[in-house]
Amino acid sequence: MTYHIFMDESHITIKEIAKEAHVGIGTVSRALNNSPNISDVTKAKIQAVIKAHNYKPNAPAAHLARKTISARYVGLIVRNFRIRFFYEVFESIHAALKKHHIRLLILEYSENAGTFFSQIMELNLSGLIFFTMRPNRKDTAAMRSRNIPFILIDSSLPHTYSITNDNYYGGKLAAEYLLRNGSQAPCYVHSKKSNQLDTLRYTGFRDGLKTALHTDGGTYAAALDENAGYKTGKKILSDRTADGVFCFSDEIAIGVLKAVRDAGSELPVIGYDGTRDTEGWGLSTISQNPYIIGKKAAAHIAALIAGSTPEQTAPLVLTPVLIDRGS
Amino acid sequence: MTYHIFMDESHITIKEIAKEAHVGIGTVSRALNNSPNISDVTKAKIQAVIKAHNYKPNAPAAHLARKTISARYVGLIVRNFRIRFFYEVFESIHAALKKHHIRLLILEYSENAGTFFSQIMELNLSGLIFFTMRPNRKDTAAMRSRNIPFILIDSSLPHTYSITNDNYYGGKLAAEYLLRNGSQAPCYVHSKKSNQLDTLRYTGFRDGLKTALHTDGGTYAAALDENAGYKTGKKILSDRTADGVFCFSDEIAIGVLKAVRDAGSELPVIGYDGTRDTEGWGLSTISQNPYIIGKKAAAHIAALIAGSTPEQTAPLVLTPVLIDRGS
DNA sequence: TTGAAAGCGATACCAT
DNA sequence: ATGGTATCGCTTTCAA
Repeated sequence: MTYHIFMDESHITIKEIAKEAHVGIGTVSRALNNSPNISDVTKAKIQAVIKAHNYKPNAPAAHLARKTISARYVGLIVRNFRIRFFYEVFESIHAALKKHHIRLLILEYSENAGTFFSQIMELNLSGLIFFTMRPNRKDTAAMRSRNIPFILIDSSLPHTYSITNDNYYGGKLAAEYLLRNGSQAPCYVHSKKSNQLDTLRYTGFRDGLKTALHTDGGTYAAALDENAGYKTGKKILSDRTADGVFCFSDEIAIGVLKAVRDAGSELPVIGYDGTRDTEGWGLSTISQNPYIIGKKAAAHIAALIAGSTPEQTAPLVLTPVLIDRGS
Repeated sequence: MTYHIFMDESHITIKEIAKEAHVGIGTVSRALNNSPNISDVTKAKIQAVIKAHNYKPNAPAAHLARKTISARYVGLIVRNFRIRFFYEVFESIHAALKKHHIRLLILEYSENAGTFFSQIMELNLSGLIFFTMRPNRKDTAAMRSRNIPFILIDSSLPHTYSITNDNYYGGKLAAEYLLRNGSQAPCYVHSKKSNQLDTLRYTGFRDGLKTALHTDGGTYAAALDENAGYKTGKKILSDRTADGVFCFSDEIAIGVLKAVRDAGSELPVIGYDGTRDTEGWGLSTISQNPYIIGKKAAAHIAALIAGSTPEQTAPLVLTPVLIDRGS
């Protein structure tokens, strides 16, 4: 379902305004742009007509005529705004892009309304960064054919620069952490929507346990928020089969930890991402470094926009680290 | 310092591409848009030329010719991305605007490079929401003359709809909280950059203390982040003049609380905003409701964009509430 | 399948 | 200070 808004629905142009105000179109343009070369009375007259018709100038037409742009924009695309780590990466990319005089804006990806790309084309972006997701075939084709550069964070696609972290290794770190804390049968809480990251983390986790594992703590699945984590935590506690919990994300882990503490339990819990608020909760986590991600992403997209070939074109894989807070 | 990028620097158009590829401009357009009415060979030929010249189609020109837009965008503007509460309001507005089929994007305000508005005009936004700041005179004039609606959150301007919370009352609540917890000489930590919100909170705080206050706990000032809060907390502890702390924001308060806990002190601390991560820290705070803010902001801007007159045009003042976590 | 020509709605220049 | 005109770069229609 696309919401195409046709311009001709009550579509007034500068011409109509000029006629109605009994002036030339050049004069209307001057009123629009607060030009000094216009008398206050004519300006007021024109503005009245503008208000009356709720006229809005057509920005694309203005830009075409102006032939100069005053800023470059890169869009950072995410599928779900509730992922906290996203904001930390966002801040980091934003700061790094600033040095290149490129501005960043964030957008949510939505496939339902036609192609995403056709929607954002209107924004006239110079480049795109996809976070934790990849564009579909159509959007990829559209970007390629229009020569709009894009890169990926935490996902991958052939012939596309990407920055990921070693999720398999991160899963292993989590396993080691729980084992060190005495778990004999740790469980894993999947992301409800399965994805490649989740699979890798889980595989690493399983492999990390393999040598030492006695019993299977099982798996659960939760949506990517605290409430879902809390409910899952309650379930884990009542099931009594697991003696340690590794969660796909910090949001889930915080929810689980809350449930654990509410029950007065000491069940070890560890999350993934290393968002800021894990500190307050005293939650151990497998941490990614948003600063490095942002720096690398900014440098790469800036190079692509400039038309130069970046030195490194192979995907970049960063190594996550354990933050042990004793949770 | 404006970074005007003139289009004519290595400015290739569809015409050049057409000539070089020995085809008509219509055919190039078909290649750009993945049209079915083009043979694979000519498409490939054209794409080669496009790659060779790093040609990028001019989006404004395309839109002008297309005469149809597929999505409306509203920009949410903030001066400083490090304010955590901003993200919660953002999520809330985003969700509410979705119902109106309006998409939200976030942007940082920067006055340094000419007028902000001239920069974002290229994005062709249907409306703007300013968070915790107000546009300057020039930008205001530009938006008004181009008939682009805008509203404010947590600031105010004549003839402009705004949503604020009762900062004076919030300050009073904080005073009462500290007094209830035995403070006799509480201090206030200002925002380093003074602003209207800060003044109101402080005034309410002072008035709340007035009847009961014995000694003046003094005031401090900190930048809007945890580190600054931490340093300020250390200073408060070493000064030993205050026996309770009210902070302008949760970020500062979290920093202060960390310092207090690191020192093994029991000094009462309270923040402002009610960001999610205050829960993890067990920090008491004066809480605003991002859900309500988002709902109201979305409804109002949507009405303005639609050209209808919203029912309520007077500024909306919400009442903050105390969240007591015993900090 | 392809080429040529007619707009799209502003801006800016040149007269007046 | 104001009006008219050429023009911006693309999409789209109409012929071929």
